[in-house]
This record gives sequence, structure tokens and C-alpha cells, in this order.
Amino acid sequence: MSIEKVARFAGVSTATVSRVLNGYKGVRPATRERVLAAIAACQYQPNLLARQLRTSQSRMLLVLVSNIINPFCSRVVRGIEAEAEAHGYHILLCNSDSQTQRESAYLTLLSGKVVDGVITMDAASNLPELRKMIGDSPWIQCAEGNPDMTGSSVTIDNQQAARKAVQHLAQRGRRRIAMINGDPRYFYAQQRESGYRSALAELDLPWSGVEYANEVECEAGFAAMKRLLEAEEPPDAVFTVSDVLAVGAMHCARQHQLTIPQDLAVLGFDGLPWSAMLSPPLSTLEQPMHQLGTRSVQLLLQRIKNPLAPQVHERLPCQLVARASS
Amino acid sequence: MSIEKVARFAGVSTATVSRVLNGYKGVRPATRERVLAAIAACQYQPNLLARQLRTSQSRMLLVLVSNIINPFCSRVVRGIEAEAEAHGYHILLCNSDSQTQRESAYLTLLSGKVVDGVITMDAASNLPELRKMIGDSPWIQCAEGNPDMTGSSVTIDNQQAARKAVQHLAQRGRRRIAMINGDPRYFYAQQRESGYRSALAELDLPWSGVEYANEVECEAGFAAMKRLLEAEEPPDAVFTVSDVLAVGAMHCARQHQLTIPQDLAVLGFDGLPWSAMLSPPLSTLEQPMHQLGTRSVQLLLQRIKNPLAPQVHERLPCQLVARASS
DNA sequence: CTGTTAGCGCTTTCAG
DNA sequence: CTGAAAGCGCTAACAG
Repeated sequence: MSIEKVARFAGVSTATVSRVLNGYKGVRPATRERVLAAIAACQYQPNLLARQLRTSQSRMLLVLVSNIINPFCSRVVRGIEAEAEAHGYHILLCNSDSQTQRESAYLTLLSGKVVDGVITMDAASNLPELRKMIGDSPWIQCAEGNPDMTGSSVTIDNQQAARKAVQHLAQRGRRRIAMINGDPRYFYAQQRESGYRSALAELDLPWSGVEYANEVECEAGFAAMKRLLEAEEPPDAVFTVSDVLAVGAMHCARQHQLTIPQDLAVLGFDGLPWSAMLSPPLSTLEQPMHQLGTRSVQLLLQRIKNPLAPQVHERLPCQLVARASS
Repeated sequence: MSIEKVARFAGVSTATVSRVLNGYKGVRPATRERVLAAIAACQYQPNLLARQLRTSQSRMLLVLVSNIINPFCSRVVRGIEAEAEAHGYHILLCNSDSQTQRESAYLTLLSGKVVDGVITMDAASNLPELRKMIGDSPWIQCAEGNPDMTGSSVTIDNQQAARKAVQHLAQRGRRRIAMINGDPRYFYAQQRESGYRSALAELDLPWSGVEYANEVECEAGFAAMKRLLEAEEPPDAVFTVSDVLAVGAMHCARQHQLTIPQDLAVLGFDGLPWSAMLSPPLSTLEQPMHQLGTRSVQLLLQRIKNPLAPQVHERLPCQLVARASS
């Protein structure tokens, strides 16, 4: 069931079969019919690998995330996939767990021509060795990425978002605002922490407290909150870097007999749909998750089409949704 | 930077370069060194596409899920990816949204030799046209799949799990136990509903009420609960087919001034980590999500290695975790 | 131990 | 409008 058999069956050359397969115009209707019939008769299925090798394009995109279990990631990936599919591309998913070794293993698919480009949602850009592997292959950093560096990116303004968070909490009368941050190797985590600190300074709030969650799971949020609450001077508000962490933080507060928001105000991040349905409903900074994904694909495809396209750093809007938890 | 250039550079044949690349033993250390040096000098990166075409194996697995946003799916996929990676395989992710057309578009990657096998978490097995596309390519159905049909599967005993759910709720004194089910095109949904109804019958509970959520999102759970609560005879307990739906159901109950579990007992499904941290903590049927994924890969790889391996239908255990919501 | 050679299945000039 | 033929880059017999 190769193209040759079909050709023999139809009594034409392989070139002609290829032409009808790819919908070229210059084929006499009669022969086209004959070829089509042969294809059906042979139950022919093109070998995509061979085609990809020959045309040197796979129409596949590599998506490197730290962990698809993070609902923020899965929603962005959904956007990526939707847009990719709309342009006839497929996606290869890789969970790196932020392990350099795994990331580089996946990046060989890039140099190996198995994928036409890559979207990273990981801290890859911070590692010179990975940047080197990517070389100047088409690459977009999504929801992470330092504009001062090379490589296009589409993100929100993380520093600004964190400032909004602190300002909101301060407006509600909170004085000891803590932060539960993510892995500080991420640029987004650095930015949010910097925004947090600068807002605190501007508002003349001397108290600060930052704890790091080792992963984006509610248990990690719980543990971080515990450390915060059992410190000498516990916070009266907490800003977490993910709604998932906020769930853990809220649970911990309840275990400590604290009422939300009276005793502790809680503010999440991401804007996952279920944040509105928690008890109490969670205030959060809503990220345009789907759009982060679709836009990344648009820029990536643009880059694939024209490798010389200029690098861009897009910033998508992010807004605070105030609810009962703060 | 093809293998030929490296060969020329090292003064050997392409065969020898290929040999050292693939770690064959029969190469004199001296030549091996020379080749290695040439590879480094040329910054050679093997074209994986060419290799895949030649060896006719891509070491890629297609994973067909309805929607990666469902946390149950993302956790299973995590298991799939972990096991796949451990065996040197990569995964191609497809969100089908249960649209036949999209599923079949992805399945061409199977016939096109882009992937060596497929794991479906979708209702694909229920559609003859898709089964035909899969043909006898290596295929495992994960968390879904009718044992009466061809095609190996690894699932839990959905019928049994639903019975446990009803029994638990009845034991707690509930008489009007409702169910919020998923898309009834899924075999798992059919099985759970059948388990629900048979348990009700066995317990002599005449009241029943089933609503269907059109997607696994909390909003859908909310809407379904609303229909249930606004009916003439509202339930005093509800069993949802996913923890995500339970979040919506609980929120709806609160809006209706109902206290959980006094006025309404709630029981979820899946056992997502954050279910324990809701307020009140959610009782749920815990599925072995990670294992569902890893086991599927094991069976699939077995099948890829030996296409004649017998079909199996594995059932993994699932247990009820009782918490404050019921 | 190493080289020669024949493809994997497809697309794409270049002739006719 | 159609065919012949040259590869894409790699692996794997088969010789030597």
C-alpha cells in the first residue's frame, strides 16, 4: 500500500498519484478519477513520515510544560491545541517537571526535525544550555519569559499583577500581607515577588512574608500557609500565586480556626472557573489562559513561515476579580 | 550536517557513523573516537524523521482524550507520559471534544506511521468508523471501554463503584439519592448509571433522579444541581460523576440555603487531591489515576512489541473515601 | 572491523 | 497533462 502500488494499479506514474493526493490542478479529470478509484481500491494510506522527510516539515509543534496537572497549564495547552489544529498542526506534549535533563531530551525532537517549532511554558529560557539547543529554531515562550532576553514571548505583566494584588488587599485594610510564591527559578515568580515587594514599599507596609510552594498542588499551598500561620507574627492576608495553592491555604486557615476573610483574606491567581464556586468564593487575578495559548501559536506559526520575523514580547491583560475571600 | 558530512569529515563511511551513533559494538575504538570527534566538530544532529522512516518505528504514542482540562484526564495523561518516557517513547496529545471528525483526523497519524500506537480515553470504541480506522494497530482503551468488544482496556469497575456510592449514601440515611452523570455516550457513564439504578432497586429506594452534565466543568455541575433542586421533589443526596461537578453542585446547594451534609449529602468521583480541602471536605470515589495511565502504556508497548499478544481487560481497584460532605 | 549499496515512501524538478 | 528519475537522511544487509 505504497504510492507505487496505487500507481501501478491505476496505470499511471507515482508522480501523478502524488499530484492528485496533494490536489494539484494539472491533472486530467479522467486520470484523476482513475487514481482516486485505485486509492480507494487499495485502501491506500499515505505514509506521513515519508512525506515529512521529503518536504522537511512535520506540521507538529512541541509544547513543553512543567506539569500538565497544573490547571493553568492544561487550559493554556487547550488554547494551543485549538489554534494549532485550526492551522493543520498537531502537538507533542512534554511534562518536564522542570528537570533540565528531560527538557533537553525533548528538545532533540526539535533538532531532529520531528517538530517544526516549540512553545515553552517552562523556565527553559533561564538556562543557557537549553537556549543553545533551541538555537534559532522557531520558539515562543508562553506565560514565562524575560523580555530582556532573546526569544519571543507572550505573557501577562506579572509584576503589575502582583502589585494590583497587594493594593487590593491593602485597600481592604490588611497590613500583614503574605505571599505564597512558586518555584523562584521561574521568571514569573521573580516578577510577582518583585511586584509584591515594591507595592508593599509604596504602601508603607513594613511587614512581609514569602513562602515558596514546591509544586502547584493544594498540599503545597497548605504546607506554605502552615509555615506562615505558625510564625511569630502571622499574616492577616495572603496572596497565592495560583488558585490551586489558595485552596490549600484556605483549608489550612480553617484548620487553624480562622474565618475567611475576617481573620485572613485570601487572593488567588489564574482565575480558574471553580474559584468562583469555593466557599467562600475566591478573589483572584484572572489570566487570559486560552488566549495565551492561541496567541503563542499564532506567533510561532508566523515564525515558522518566516524565520526572519522580528522577535516580539506580547503582554496580555490580566484582571483582578474581587470576591468574598478578600 | 547529515550523516554523510560527518562520515566524510571523519574519513569513514556513513555505515560506520551510523554504527557509532547507535552504539554498535563492532567498531574499533580508534575509529569510534574519530567519528565522535567529527560528530562534535560538525555539531551533527541526527534527523529523527529519516531514522523513523527507515526503521518504521517512531517511538511516539497518540493519546486521545476528550478534554485535557478535566483534571482526571490530565492526571491519567501524566501517568501515561511518565511510563512512556521511561521506555523512550514520546506522546502526542489530542483533545477530541468527543467530536468524531477530530478524532478521525488524529487517527490518520496512526495509519500514517507517525505514531506506533494509540491510547484512547474517549468513547471511540463505541463508534464503528473509528474502530475501523484503528484497524488492528496497537490500541488500548483507558478508563473507558466495553469488555464485550474487541480492543484491550484498563478501567475500574464503574458499575460496582456507583453501587458503592449509593450504598454509602443510603447507609447515611439518605432516601432520595440523585445522580449527576456525564455524557451518556460514554460507556463509563452508562455503567455508572446502571450501577446507580441497580443499587437503588436493591435497597428498595423508589426515588431516583439523574441529570446529565454536558461537560466536566463546575458550571455544568451547578446547572445540573439546579435542575435537581428546583424539581418538585428535591434530593437529599447527590452522587456526581466527577469531583469537578461536585464543586458546582455544592455551590448550588449553598446558594439554595442548604447545608452540606445536613440538607444535602454530596459524593464526588475521581479523588482529586483538592477534594479533601474543600469546605466541607468532599467524600469521593478514588480512582487510581496515575496507575490507569502507566498500566495502559505497559499493555500498549507489549502490544507493539508483539502484535499478536492477546487482548486483555484489566480492572483496577477504586475505593470510597468518606469525608464530611456525606 | 569497515565500506558499498539498496532502499524506507514520498515529492518535485525536468523533460516530453 | 504525464512520466522518469533524483533524492530527503538514515539503517541494514552483504561483502570484503
